[in-house]
Amino acid sequence: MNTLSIQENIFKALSDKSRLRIIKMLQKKPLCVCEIKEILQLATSTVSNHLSVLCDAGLVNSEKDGKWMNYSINTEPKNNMISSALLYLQFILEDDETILNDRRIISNVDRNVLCCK
Amino acid sequence: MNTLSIQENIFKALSDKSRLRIIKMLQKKPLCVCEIKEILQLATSTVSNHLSVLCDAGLVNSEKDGKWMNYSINTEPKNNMISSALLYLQFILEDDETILNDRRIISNVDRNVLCCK
DNA sequence: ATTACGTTTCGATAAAAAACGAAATGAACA
DNA sequence: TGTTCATTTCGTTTTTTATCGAAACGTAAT
Repeated sequence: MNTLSIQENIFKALSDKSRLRIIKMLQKKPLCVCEIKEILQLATSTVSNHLSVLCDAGLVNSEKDGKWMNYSINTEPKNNMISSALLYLQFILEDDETILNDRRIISNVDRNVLCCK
Repeated sequence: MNTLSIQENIFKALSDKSRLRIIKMLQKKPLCVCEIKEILQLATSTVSNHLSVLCDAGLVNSEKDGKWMNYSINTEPKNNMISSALLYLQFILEDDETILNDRRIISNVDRNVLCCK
């Protein structure tokens, strides 16, 4: 795996609207699959796949939390390409309407209410 | 066209190995289709398509030059997302072996020799 | 004018990615 | 121990993307 492939992988992970929205949400707080599913309005399995793409690229981490799985921005990137991508991602799309709206929702929502059904 | 779509488009343009190589070559000097074709070892039409993806994303410009078309890094980006992406691209992959090799070849090659056949 | 040649467009094919529902997994809890 | 429930995996379908060769285009040179 050369650096070109790693970098390609990072950009591939970021080349999807849903995954960009996920990243920008995770910058605010860790989230579980069902919270993200509610906001993106996608099937659970689709969200799970998006998250595994982001994890594979090294941008996101997962951690068990009770019956949930918490996904969060990777705070200990394995290499420089990932850290600089994550830094870059902090500055983009901060004023985007979709991103602002997603963040508005996640800050006003309780996991226990949103997920159980 | 909202900012999220524009940003998605930029990342999509960068999510392909060949297009990353093209960008990193153009950072050294403007190139025509047939020069790039020789280095990437792809069909002319494929290279032309890659270049139009990069142009559509606003990362690259084209300009007629005699019988050739010169492609170059866009020096007057329409918006902030494009400029910051281009700035970011200046710092990544500088030590990648493939990129270094591509650049070695393009600096030692004459268009008139390479393209005519 | 006619030819030559770099580039683009078109049509087709193959490969990759996104999406879904259903089934499997696995940990928490009753 | 058995049930619940969030998540993952699997199989399938649809959409998108990468690739090519051939044909069309347009400009330079002959």
